[in-house]
Amino acid sequence: MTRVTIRHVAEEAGYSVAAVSRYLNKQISLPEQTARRIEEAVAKLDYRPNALARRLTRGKSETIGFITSDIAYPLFAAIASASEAEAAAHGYSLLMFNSRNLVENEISFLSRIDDLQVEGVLLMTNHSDHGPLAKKINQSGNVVLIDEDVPDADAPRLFADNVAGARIATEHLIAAGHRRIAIISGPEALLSSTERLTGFREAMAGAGLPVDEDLVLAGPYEEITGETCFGALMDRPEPPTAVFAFADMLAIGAIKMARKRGLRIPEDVSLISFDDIHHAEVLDPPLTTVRQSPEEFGRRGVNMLLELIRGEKPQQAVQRIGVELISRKSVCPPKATGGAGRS
Amino acid sequence: MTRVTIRHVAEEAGYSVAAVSRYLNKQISLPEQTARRIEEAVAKLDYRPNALARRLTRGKSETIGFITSDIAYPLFAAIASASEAEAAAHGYSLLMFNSRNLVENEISFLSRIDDLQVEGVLLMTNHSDHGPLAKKINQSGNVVLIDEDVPDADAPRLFADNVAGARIATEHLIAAGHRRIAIISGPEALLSSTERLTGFREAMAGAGLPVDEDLVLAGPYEEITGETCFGALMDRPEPPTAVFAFADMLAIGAIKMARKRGLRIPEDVSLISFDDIHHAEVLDPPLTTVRQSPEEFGRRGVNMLLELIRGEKPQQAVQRIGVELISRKSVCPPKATGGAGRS
DNA sequence: GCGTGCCGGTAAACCGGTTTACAGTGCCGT
DNA sequence: ACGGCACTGTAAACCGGTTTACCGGCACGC
Repeated sequence: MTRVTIRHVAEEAGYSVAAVSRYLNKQISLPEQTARRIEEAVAKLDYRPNALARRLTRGKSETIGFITSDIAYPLFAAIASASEAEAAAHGYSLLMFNSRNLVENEISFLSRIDDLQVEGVLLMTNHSDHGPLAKKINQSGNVVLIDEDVPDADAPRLFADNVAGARIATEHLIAAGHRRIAIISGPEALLSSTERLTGFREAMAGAGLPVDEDLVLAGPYEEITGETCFGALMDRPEPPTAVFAFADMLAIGAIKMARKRGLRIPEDVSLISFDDIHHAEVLDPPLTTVRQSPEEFGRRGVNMLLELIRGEKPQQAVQRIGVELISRKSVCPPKATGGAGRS
Repeated sequence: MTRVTIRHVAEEAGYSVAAVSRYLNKQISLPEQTARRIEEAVAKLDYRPNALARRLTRGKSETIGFITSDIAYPLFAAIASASEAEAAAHGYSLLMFNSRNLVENEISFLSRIDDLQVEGVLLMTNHSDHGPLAKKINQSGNVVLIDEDVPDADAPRLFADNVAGARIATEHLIAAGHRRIAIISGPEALLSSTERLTGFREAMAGAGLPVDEDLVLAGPYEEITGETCFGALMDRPEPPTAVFAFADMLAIGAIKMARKRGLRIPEDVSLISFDDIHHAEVLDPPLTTVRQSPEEFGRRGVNMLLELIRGEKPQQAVQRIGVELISRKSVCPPKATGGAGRS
């Protein structure tokens, strides 16, 4: 049983290949009888055009790529899901790729734009770049940067409103009465880290509060970073009364460490973070966190990419996604200690 | 700037297109000088073969499809991640698709096997089928069923060892002293549900315990099912002392409802479930659950599919993945109540 | 009666590779 | 000197579509 091609259909219907092709692609309208005979032939033979051949001639693959360090990471999985839905709505497929956070991998996947496997890619990198990635992006085109920046790349960007998010989180802590607030940040060179840090500093400055640089720690966006940093923070001679983790993943690490040490959250230390991954609500304690909508990331991201692919209006360089504080149970006023009375 | 094709390379090197193609594909060995000139031309022009064209002639897309109801679901995201890794190791890409648990969507995606977009697909359905899906699978070929069955489909299968898993979970509860054990199951027609139910019944029978049919509830694998079923269970005149949810997602729903009602887990009711999604450990309480390894699902699943694609040895019809009880904090002995003393 | 334009349809080139069939050259043995 | 073979290499068909250029015929306007 061999594949049925458009030539079989043409023969069956008694018309030329070109007629069938053009009719099927609605590039021409034919008299009723002709149309019917073609339709019948298609139905009879169960003809299904070969997508590969069509793409070759059209030069389009109707597929977009999606790069994350690991799609199993909840926030990324959620964005992937939303992206797939939006892409499908536009007739596009999503080709997914885990970079394991390695530039080489990201670069090699980007080459699939060159050889037409994908028409463009949604790139969520998670490390800093010193040139090669930006260079690759610039020569390949059709990339939109999501969630995290790669400097010098000439591409539209879609980021969360990190500074506003960090500001409201910090203000929330301050309103609860905290003065010694610690930070567990992601990698220092990352946009999310630096922006959230400035949001934090702005809020602190706005309240006339000093920031103790000893209390701002950083590391990769992994659970283990949360664990070790939280441990280190609590070992300080004068530990913080609240910690602001820059990702739920980090907060989860912190929770684990708190548990190991018998520290209660929020009674002993308050904890707030960023992302609002799906299960933040059922953690112990339910996490107070800044939500950045994965649905919006996916939806707007693929639309930006599709516009870029179609060569439409030059994209606004960077777009922002709104953030929202989700207040749950991991923050409460600090315990009254020696330092609490100071005005 | 137009694409550089193999003809440009041939011209630049001063050889024919065929020579270049065959050399590049290692189908022929050429004298050193010729080889070098071809290499140089490739390098100079930065030639990159058009994947679409290659696939068209070869009839292979080096891509496999991955269907789940929603990739944002933690277990599925983990399996997707593992599958992508294994596929990439074999030079394959992963095309992902969310079916939103609709047969029509699954069927339409399976058509991509027919038109050569993908060489095969990993299918994780999550509903029962009454024929059409099985029919489509049979006519398309190259499908492997993962995690959940579709009856009458002629395809290799990879499932967790559901009955063993349910048995050890139940035995764990029994060992802790529980006699009234409730079930929150997935959809009744699903393999995972029926198999886990028989594992449960086996364990109960083995311990000489009766099962109260009033205590076995079922619904879709969604949080809300966990919530409502847990609520209903607790409204029984004689509520269970432990509940066994057939998925972590269901357990999470149960936890939410318990919280709403001021019920403590495990002090008031013990809870055990199935999956061991990534954050089961940091839930409140840390969930005791039966682990089915997503890595193994992904790894073995794509290998089975690849063998099927290559037409290798007829696959063993169904393979099983080992399960393991992960004991955490959601199970403890039942409170001493009126019923507790009965032998 | 003749040019014009539209309608219905076709032949053939094309997309960018792979592969088959074959051709020229040089070296070998005899 | 000649047949045969191995070695390099090429022309052309092919994969399965899309698209361009064009053609015959008929209706229409004048």
